[in-house]
Amino acid sequence: MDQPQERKSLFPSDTDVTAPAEPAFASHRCTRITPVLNRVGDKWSMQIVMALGSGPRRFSELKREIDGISQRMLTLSLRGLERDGLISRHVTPTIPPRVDYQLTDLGLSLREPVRALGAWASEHIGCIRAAQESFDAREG
Amino acid sequence: MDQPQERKSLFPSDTDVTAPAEPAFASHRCTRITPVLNRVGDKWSMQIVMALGSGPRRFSELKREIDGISQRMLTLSLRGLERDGLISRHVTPTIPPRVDYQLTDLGLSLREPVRALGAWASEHIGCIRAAQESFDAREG
DNA sequence: CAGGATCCCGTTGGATACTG
DNA sequence: CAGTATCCAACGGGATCCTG
Repeated sequence: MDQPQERKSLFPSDTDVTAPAEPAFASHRCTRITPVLNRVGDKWSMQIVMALGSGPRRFSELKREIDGISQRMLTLSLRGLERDGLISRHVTPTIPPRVDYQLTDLGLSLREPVRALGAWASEHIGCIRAAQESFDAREG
Repeated sequence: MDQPQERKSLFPSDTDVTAPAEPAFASHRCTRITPVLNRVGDKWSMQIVMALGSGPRRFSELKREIDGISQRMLTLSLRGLERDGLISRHVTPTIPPRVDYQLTDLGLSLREPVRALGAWASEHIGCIRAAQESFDAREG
Protein backbone atom coordinates (compact mmCIF):
# COMPACT_ATOMS: atom_id res chain seq x y z
CA MET A 1 0.00 0.00 0.00
CA ASP A 2 1.35 3.34 -1.00
CA GLN A 3 1.87 6.28 1.25
CA PRO A 4 1.84 9.44 -0.80
CA GLN A 5 3.45 11.18 2.08
CA GLU A 6 4.89 9.54 5.12
CA ARG A 7 3.71 10.48 8.54
CA LYS A 8 5.61 13.57 9.43
CA SER A 9 6.31 12.69 13.02
CA LEU A 10 5.02 10.48 15.73
CA PHE A 11 4.48 13.42 17.99
CA PRO A 12 2.95 16.22 15.99
CA SER A 13 5.23 18.95 17.20
CA ASP A 14 4.50 21.01 14.16
CA THR A 15 1.78 23.38 15.18
CA ASP A 16 0.21 23.93 18.51
CA VAL A 17 2.27 21.89 20.88
CA THR A 18 3.43 25.11 22.42
CA ALA A 19 2.50 23.98 25.90
CA PRO A 20 5.59 23.21 27.96
CA ALA A 21 4.52 20.12 29.85
CA GLU A 22 1.41 19.24 27.95
CA PRO A 23 -2.22 19.45 28.65
CA ALA A 24 -2.44 17.30 25.52
CA PHE A 25 -6.12 17.30 26.17
CA ALA A 26 -6.92 20.96 25.77
CA SER A 27 -10.16 21.60 23.97
CA HIS A 28 -8.65 22.68 20.70
CA ARG A 29 -6.41 19.64 20.56
CA CYS A 30 -9.15 17.42 21.79
CA THR A 31 -11.28 18.00 18.76
CA ARG A 32 -8.71 16.03 16.81
CA ILE A 33 -8.80 12.95 18.95
CA THR A 34 -12.39 13.04 20.08
CA PRO A 35 -13.46 10.90 17.11
CA VAL A 36 -10.99 8.30 18.25
CA LEU A 37 -12.35 8.34 21.77
CA ASN A 38 -15.79 8.05 20.30
CA ARG A 39 -14.82 4.91 18.47
CA VAL A 40 -13.24 3.49 21.58
CA GLY A 41 -16.28 4.32 23.64
CA ASP A 42 -18.49 2.85 21.00
CA LYS A 43 -20.68 0.10 22.32
CA TRP A 44 -19.27 -2.57 20.04
CA SER A 45 -16.08 -1.48 18.32
CA MET A 46 -13.65 -2.32 21.07
CA GLN A 47 -15.28 -5.68 21.65
CA ILE A 48 -14.72 -6.38 17.99
CA VAL A 49 -11.13 -5.23 18.14
CA MET A 50 -10.46 -7.37 21.17
CA ALA A 51 -12.20 -10.35 19.63
CA LEU A 52 -10.04 -9.97 16.54
CA GLY A 53 -7.05 -9.70 18.81
CA SER A 54 -6.80 -13.47 18.94
CA GLY A 55 -7.00 -13.92 15.21
CA PRO A 56 -9.15 -13.27 12.15
CA ARG A 57 -12.85 -13.94 12.29
CA ARG A 58 -15.66 -14.41 9.88
CA PHE A 59 -18.72 -12.23 10.03
CA SER A 60 -20.92 -14.86 11.61
CA GLU A 61 -18.21 -15.88 14.03
CA LEU A 62 -18.01 -12.36 15.29
CA LYS A 63 -21.75 -12.16 15.52
CA ARG A 64 -21.91 -15.31 17.58
CA GLU A 65 -18.93 -14.41 19.69
CA ILE A 66 -19.95 -10.93 20.66
CA ASP A 67 -23.41 -11.79 21.82
CA GLY A 68 -26.05 -9.16 21.84
CA ILE A 69 -24.87 -7.37 18.73
CA SER A 70 -27.30 -7.14 15.85
CA GLN A 71 -26.13 -7.90 12.35
CA ARG A 72 -26.82 -4.32 11.49
CA MET A 73 -24.56 -2.93 14.19
CA LEU A 74 -21.90 -5.51 13.45
CA THR A 75 -21.90 -4.44 9.83
CA LEU A 76 -21.81 -0.76 10.69
CA SER A 77 -19.11 -1.20 13.31
CA LEU A 78 -16.98 -3.25 10.96
CA ARG A 79 -17.36 -0.62 8.27
CA GLY A 80 -16.34 2.09 10.67
CA LEU A 81 -13.33 0.17 11.85
CA GLU A 82 -12.35 -0.59 8.31
CA ARG A 83 -12.72 3.04 7.33
CA ASP A 84 -10.46 4.04 10.18
CA GLY A 85 -7.87 1.55 8.99
CA LEU A 86 -8.13 -0.55 12.13
CA ILE A 87 -9.28 -3.73 10.46
CA SER A 88 -9.05 -5.19 6.99
CA ARG A 89 -11.71 -7.08 5.11
CA HIS A 90 -10.98 -10.10 2.93
CA VAL A 91 -13.65 -11.47 0.65
CA THR A 92 -13.55 -15.00 -0.70
CA PRO A 93 -16.08 -14.97 -3.54
CA THR A 94 -17.36 -18.46 -3.09
CA ILE A 95 -20.97 -19.48 -2.81
CA PRO A 96 -21.93 -18.92 -0.15
CA PRO A 97 -19.53 -16.03 0.24
CA ARG A 98 -16.90 -15.91 2.95
CA VAL A 99 -15.59 -12.72 4.50
CA ASP A 100 -12.80 -12.55 7.02
CA TYR A 101 -11.84 -9.61 9.14
CA GLN A 102 -8.55 -9.05 10.87
CA LEU A 103 -6.73 -6.31 12.64
CA THR A 104 -4.30 -4.16 10.74
CA ASP A 105 -1.05 -3.05 12.32
CA LEU A 106 -2.88 0.07 13.36
CA GLY A 107 -5.61 -1.96 14.97
CA LEU A 108 -3.07 -4.14 16.70
CA SER A 109 -1.36 -1.11 18.15
CA LEU A 110 -4.65 0.10 19.57
CA ARG A 111 -5.03 -2.97 21.69
CA GLU A 112 -2.41 -1.91 24.19
CA PRO A 113 -3.98 1.34 25.41
CA VAL A 114 -7.44 -0.18 25.28
CA ARG A 115 -6.27 -3.10 27.32
CA ALA A 116 -4.82 -0.66 29.83
CA LEU A 117 -8.19 1.01 30.03
CA GLY A 118 -9.91 -2.33 30.41
CA ALA A 119 -7.49 -3.22 33.18
CA TRP A 120 -8.26 0.03 34.93
CA ALA A 121 -11.94 -0.67 34.64
CA SER A 122 -11.55 -4.17 36.01
CA GLU A 123 -9.46 -2.94 38.89
CA HIS A 124 -11.83 -0.20 39.91
CA ILE A 125 -15.20 -1.52 38.94
CA GLY A 126 -15.94 -2.39 42.54
CA CYS A 127 -15.05 1.07 43.68
CA ILE A 128 -17.23 2.58 40.98
CA ARG A 129 -20.19 0.41 41.78
CA ALA A 130 -19.89 1.32 45.44
CA ALA A 131 -19.75 5.01 44.58
CA GLN A 132 -22.82 4.65 42.41
CA GLU A 133 -24.83 2.91 45.08
CA SER A 134 -23.76 5.44 47.65
CA PHE A 135 -24.73 8.26 45.30
CA ASP A 136 -28.07 6.72 44.46
CA ALA A 137 -28.76 6.21 48.15
CA ARG A 138 -27.97 9.87 48.88
CA GLU A 139 -30.17 11.16 46.11
CA GLY A 140 -32.99 8.67 46.64
CA MET B 1 -8.52 7.77 50.63
CA ASP B 2 -9.35 4.59 48.88
CA GLN B 3 -6.10 3.35 47.49
CA PRO B 4 -3.28 3.18 50.02
CA GLN B 5 -1.24 1.22 47.56
CA GLU B 6 0.49 2.90 44.68
CA ARG B 7 -0.21 1.94 41.17
CA LYS B 8 1.61 -1.25 40.57
CA SER B 9 2.59 -0.77 36.97
CA LEU B 10 1.49 1.01 33.89
CA PHE B 11 0.93 -2.25 32.15
CA PRO B 12 -0.84 -4.50 34.57
CA SER B 13 0.25 -7.86 33.30
CA ASP B 14 -0.66 -9.40 36.58
CA THR B 15 -4.37 -9.29 37.18
CA ASP B 16 -6.65 -11.30 35.03
CA VAL B 17 -4.77 -11.66 31.83
CA THR B 18 -3.67 -14.96 33.22
CA ALA B 19 -5.53 -16.88 30.57
CA PRO B 20 -3.28 -18.18 27.82
CA ALA B 21 -4.76 -16.55 24.76
CA GLU B 22 -7.61 -15.12 26.73
CA PRO B 23 -9.50 -12.23 25.27
CA ALA B 24 -9.89 -10.52 28.63
CA PHE B 25 -12.55 -8.70 26.73
CA ALA B 26 -14.92 -11.58 26.29
CA SER B 27 -18.55 -10.69 26.24
CA HIS B 28 -19.38 -11.88 29.70
CA ARG B 29 -16.50 -9.91 31.16
CA CYS B 30 -17.16 -6.97 28.93
CA THR B 31 -20.57 -6.30 30.32
CA ARG B 32 -18.83 -5.23 33.49
CA ILE B 33 -16.52 -2.69 31.96
CA THR B 34 -18.58 -1.53 29.03
CA PRO B 35 -20.20 1.19 31.15
CA VAL B 36 -16.72 2.45 31.92
CA LEU B 37 -15.78 2.52 28.27
CA ASN B 38 -19.01 4.32 27.59
CA ARG B 39 -18.10 7.01 30.05
CA VAL B 40 -14.65 7.32 28.53
CA GLY B 41 -16.06 7.53 25.06
CA ASP B 42 -18.59 10.05 26.19
CA LYS B 43 -18.38 13.26 24.26
CA TRP B 44 -17.56 15.41 27.27
CA SER B 45 -16.60 13.36 30.31
CA MET B 46 -12.97 12.86 29.49
CA GLN B 47 -12.53 16.47 28.56
CA ILE B 48 -13.89 17.34 31.97
CA VAL B 49 -11.61 14.86 33.69
CA MET B 50 -8.60 16.20 31.85
CA ALA B 51 -9.57 19.79 32.56
CA LEU B 52 -9.86 18.96 36.24
CA GLY B 53 -6.51 17.26 36.02
CA SER B 54 -4.79 20.60 36.53
CA GLY B 55 -6.83 21.50 39.56
CA PRO B 56 -10.37 22.13 40.79
CA ARG B 57 -12.73 24.19 38.69
CA ARG B 58 -15.97 25.99 39.18
CA PHE B 59 -18.98 25.20 37.06
CA SER B 60 -18.68 28.27 34.89
CA GLU B 61 -14.94 27.86 34.57
CA LEU B 62 -15.46 24.41 33.15
CA LYS B 63 -18.15 25.67 30.87
CA ARG B 64 -15.89 28.38 29.53
CA GLU B 65 -12.87 26.13 29.31
CA ILE B 66 -14.43 23.23 27.50
CA ASP B 67 -15.97 25.24 24.72
CA GLY B 68 -18.93 23.91 22.90
CA ILE B 69 -20.50 22.19 25.87
CA SER B 70 -23.98 23.27 26.88
CA GLN B 71 -24.79 23.88 30.51
CA ARG B 72 -27.17 20.99 30.31
CA MET B 73 -24.55 18.52 29.17
CA LEU B 74 -22.01 19.92 31.59
CA THR B 75 -24.46 19.36 34.43
CA LEU B 76 -25.35 15.88 33.28
CA SER B 77 -21.74 14.90 32.68
CA LEU B 78 -20.68 16.21 36.07
CA ARG B 79 -23.50 14.28 37.72
CA GLY B 80 -22.46 11.12 35.96
CA LEU B 81 -18.84 11.54 36.91
CA GLU B 82 -19.81 12.28 40.48
CA ARG B 83 -22.03 9.24 40.59
CA ASP B 84 -19.17 7.09 39.38
CA GLY B 85 -16.97 8.50 42.11
CA LEU B 86 -14.59 10.13 39.67
CA ILE B 87 -15.13 13.68 40.82
CA SER B 88 -16.33 15.32 44.00
CA ARG B 89 -18.60 18.31 44.31
CA HIS B 90 -18.11 21.04 46.91
CA VAL B 91 -20.80 23.61 47.48
CA THR B 92 -20.11 26.95 49.11
CA PRO B 93 -23.55 28.22 50.05
CA THR B 94 -22.90 31.89 49.41
CA ILE B 95 -25.00 34.18 47.31
CA PRO B 96 -24.45 33.71 44.52
CA PRO B 97 -23.56 30.09 45.14
CA ARG B 98 -20.17 28.66 44.35
CA VAL B 99 -19.58 25.05 43.39
CA ASP B 100 -16.19 23.51 42.87
CA TYR B 101 -15.44 20.21 41.27
CA GLN B 102 -12.28 18.19 41.62
CA LEU B 103 -11.02 14.77 40.79
CA THR B 104 -11.15 12.07 43.42
CA ASP B 105 -8.30 9.61 43.77
CA LEU B 106 -10.28 7.35 41.52
CA GLY B 107 -10.62 10.09 38.94
CA LEU B 108 -6.93 10.87 39.19
CA SER B 109 -6.05 7.25 38.55
CA LEU B 110 -8.15 7.27 35.42
CA ARG B 111 -6.04 9.97 33.84
CA GLU B 112 -3.15 7.63 33.14
CA PRO B 113 -4.89 5.15 30.84
CA VAL B 114 -6.89 7.91 29.21
CA ARG B 115 -3.75 9.86 28.56
CA ALA B 116 -2.26 6.74 26.99
CA LEU B 117 -5.26 6.52 24.75
CA GLY B 118 -4.99 10.18 23.89
CA ALA B 119 -1.34 9.69 23.07
CA TRP B 120 -2.20 6.80 20.79
CA ALA B 121 -4.80 8.94 19.08
CA SER B 122 -2.37 11.80 18.59
CA GLU B 123 0.26 9.47 17.23
CA HIS B 124 -2.00 7.78 14.73
CA ILE B 125 -4.50 10.43 13.83
CA GLY B 126 -2.69 11.07 10.57
CA CYS B 127 -2.73 7.42 9.68
CA ILE B 128 -6.42 7.21 10.51
CA ARG B 129 -7.30 10.24 8.46
CA ALA B 130 -5.40 8.83 5.53
CA ALA B 131 -7.21 5.52 5.85
CA GLN B 132 -10.53 7.30 5.96
CA GLU B 133 -9.84 9.34 2.86
CA SER B 134 -8.60 6.28 1.04
CA PHE B 135 -11.69 4.38 2.10
CA ASP B 136 -14.02 7.17 1.08
CA ALA B 137 -12.29 7.41 -2.26
CA ARG B 138 -12.69 3.69 -2.88
CA GLU B 139 -16.36 3.68 -1.98
CA GLY B 140 -17.24 6.94 -3.66
C1' DC C 1 -23.81 31.66 39.62
C1' DA C 2 -25.30 27.02 39.33
C1' DG C 3 -28.62 24.29 37.61
C1' DG C 4 -33.57 22.58 36.93
C1' DA C 5 -37.41 22.09 33.38
C1' DT C 6 -39.09 21.89 28.56
C1' DC C 7 -39.10 21.53 23.88
C1' DC C 8 -37.46 19.53 19.90
C1' DC C 9 -34.74 17.39 16.46
C1' DG C 10 -31.01 14.38 14.76
C1' DT C 11 -28.81 10.17 15.63
C1' DT C 12 -28.45 5.49 17.49
C1' DG C 13 -29.68 1.07 17.33
C1' DG C 14 -32.97 -3.03 17.55
C1' DA C 15 -36.29 -5.98 14.81
C1' DT C 16 -37.61 -7.64 10.68
C1' DA C 17 -37.69 -8.76 5.82
C1' DC C 18 -35.29 -9.29 1.57
C1' DT C 19 -31.05 -10.39 -1.76
C1' DG C 20 -26.76 -12.16 -4.34
C1' DC D 1 -23.39 -16.61 4.42
C1' DA D 2 -22.93 -11.85 4.43
C1' DG D 3 -24.89 -8.50 3.97
C1' DT D 4 -28.76 -4.40 2.40
C1' DA D 5 -33.16 -1.90 3.18
C1' DT D 6 -36.85 -0.22 5.92
C1' DC D 7 -39.41 1.00 9.86
C1' DC D 8 -39.55 2.73 14.33
C1' DA D 9 -38.57 3.51 19.31
C1' DA D 10 -35.21 5.36 22.49
C1' DC D 11 -31.70 8.34 23.55
C1' DG D 12 -28.45 12.29 23.10
C1' DG D 13 -27.87 16.70 23.15
C1' DG D 14 -28.63 21.81 21.81
C1' DA D 15 -31.56 26.02 22.67
C1' DT D 16 -34.30 28.43 25.59
C1' DC D 17 -36.59 29.89 29.72
C1' DC D 18 -36.91 29.88 34.72
C1' DT D 19 -35.29 29.83 39.85
C1' DG D 20 -32.87 29.86 44.59
